[in-house]
Amino acid sequence: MRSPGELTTLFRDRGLKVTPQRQAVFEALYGDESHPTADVVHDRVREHMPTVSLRTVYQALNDLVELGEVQAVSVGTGAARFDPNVSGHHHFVCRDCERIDDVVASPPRLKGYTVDAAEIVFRGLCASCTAKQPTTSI
Amino acid sequence: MRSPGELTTLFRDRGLKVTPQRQAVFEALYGDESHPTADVVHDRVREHMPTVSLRTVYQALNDLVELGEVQAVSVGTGAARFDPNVSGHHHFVCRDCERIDDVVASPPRLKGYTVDAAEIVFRGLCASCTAKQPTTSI
DNA sequence: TTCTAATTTGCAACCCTTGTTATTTGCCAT
DNA sequence: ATGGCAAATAACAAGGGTTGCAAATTAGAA
Ligand SMILES: [Mn+2]
Ligand SMILES: [Mn+2]
Ligand SMILES: [Zn+2]
Ligand SMILES: [Zn+2]
Repeated sequence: MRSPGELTTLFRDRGLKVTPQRQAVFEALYGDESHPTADVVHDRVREHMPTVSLRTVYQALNDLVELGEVQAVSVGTGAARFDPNVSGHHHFVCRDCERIDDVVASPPRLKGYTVDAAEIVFRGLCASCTAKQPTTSI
Repeated sequence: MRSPGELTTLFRDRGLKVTPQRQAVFEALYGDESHPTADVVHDRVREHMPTVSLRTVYQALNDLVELGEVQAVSVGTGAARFDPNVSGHHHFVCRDCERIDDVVASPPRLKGYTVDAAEIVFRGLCASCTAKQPTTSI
């Protein structure tokens, strides 16, 4: 995710307005590595701006996801986690405290961790949806 | 997941009763590779047993998950998908129709598919939770 | 058969997220 | 600087998925 300053330009270029609420979400998420939920972002924003609604935080987060500046990480059944790091990396999900840590190395030993399982989730178009797609893929 | 017959024994051994409703869930899921939601299982069960409640289906599915006979696959934000295949395998999630296919080969080319991304999700205990665990892990 | 603990149902409640709409506001053009 | 308009906000309700609860039923051991 770009810096709050760069996001200001990006949003205006797309016809999106740069409100104080959105800027607060930018600040709350920029450089964050904790994969917070929308609710956590909301709490964080409200520390300096007590009247912001959770709905508005969701809106701002969804905008950032649509622009590709943030990724929504969905693991398990709880709330979605938001990640300003959109470069290719993986995640370790703690079954006890639900902490999510970034994992750069692809497969093996994670020092200090207890790894129960590693799931690889592929995303894209299945064979039948690929076949009926207008733009052809290999 | 074991056969419905074997599950009968397993359930009784654990002090769980084998009801017609549970047996219907066993039958509905046995050998299934479509990763159905609880709702889909419910519909399937009701074809032969119209009075079964969704609550009971959830109960049966949760029991099976707790016994390790079924895994709940959580990808994206929708409903959980249930998988009677608990051997180590991965999944392909279609971004269009949300179909989930099994993937046996770990990394590469999936013929006919359009692969946008491959996420590896590690699950277990993070470093701090591992450290405070009674039973030590490496 | 009898007894008891487990299960089923139907319902309400929960959590997370989005729809709706009246009001406010950013921001472009004047 | 001001006006006007499209976009955003806030508050609220509602939606989907899942679980909690309690009364009635039932499996299965004795
Ligand atoms: Mn991350
Ligand atoms: Mn599977
Ligand atoms: Zn942990
Ligand atoms: Zn598809």
